[in-house]
Amino acid sequence: MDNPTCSCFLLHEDIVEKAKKALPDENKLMDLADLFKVFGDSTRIKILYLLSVNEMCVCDIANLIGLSQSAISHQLRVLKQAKLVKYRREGKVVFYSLDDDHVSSIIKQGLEHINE
Amino acid sequence: MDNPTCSCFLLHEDIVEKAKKALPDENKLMDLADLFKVFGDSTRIKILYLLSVNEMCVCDIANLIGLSQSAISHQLRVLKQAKLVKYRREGKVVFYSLDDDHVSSIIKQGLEHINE
DNA sequence: TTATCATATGAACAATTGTTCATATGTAAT
DNA sequence: ATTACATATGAACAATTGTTCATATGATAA
Repeated sequence: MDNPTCSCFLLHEDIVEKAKKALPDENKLMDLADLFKVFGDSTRIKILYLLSVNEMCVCDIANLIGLSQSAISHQLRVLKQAKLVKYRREGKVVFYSLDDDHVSSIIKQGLEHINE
Repeated sequence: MDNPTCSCFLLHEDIVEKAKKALPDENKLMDLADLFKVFGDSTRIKILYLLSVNEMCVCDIANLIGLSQSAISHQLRVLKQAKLVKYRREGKVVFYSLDDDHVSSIIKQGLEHINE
């Protein structure tokens, strides 16, 4: 009840205590938000969706999505850092694919929400 | 193979065709990205997590998270627009709660990815 | 009515982000 | 070696976003 950070006062201490205990620690919540941030861009969602169909090279992805090779490469970097995609090199061509089974199921859950 | 949008050429037409057919239309992908964008902020994730434990008033949320009432109110607006939370009024106090079963499962999937 | 409390909203500002452009790196073929 | 092609990277810029501050709205009690 002391030091309310907002202009109002703590009203329901029991509920607040219970919720405070259930809340994961700051770092984990940050990581979680960062993960969803990666899904929260239409270019990256498109890339992930495409890769859920087939592994694919940078060039094909760029042509399918209609953005520059550079833009796609930058985004693949983000996806790689989030451990959502992996890649393999074959000569000059680099093939990307999903690195994780969760990717598809997260997208699927999201679509279910969209479709009411 | 015509009109490559990037500097390189379409290499794998069969795969590209297959993926193009599987890809949902532009608007749906936009909505999907917008949905995840809402999850992609630590303040909003915290709010959603708290509400998965209990319905809660704006004031309690603000105090638990340690941000101003205004900041929380702005974010609740975003969550409301995304149909992720609903509210009920009781006198001067407004209680928010999750509007959708998917919210918890999306968060759960995300956490599973985080935990490797 | 007036005062008070909980919440909502608008403007403003700093910080973050996604793209393009130019260029670098890496690989293979000539 | 040199050329060509696929991909990666850095700088720059416009656009978006999250917070604060100030203020408005809505509800209850005095």
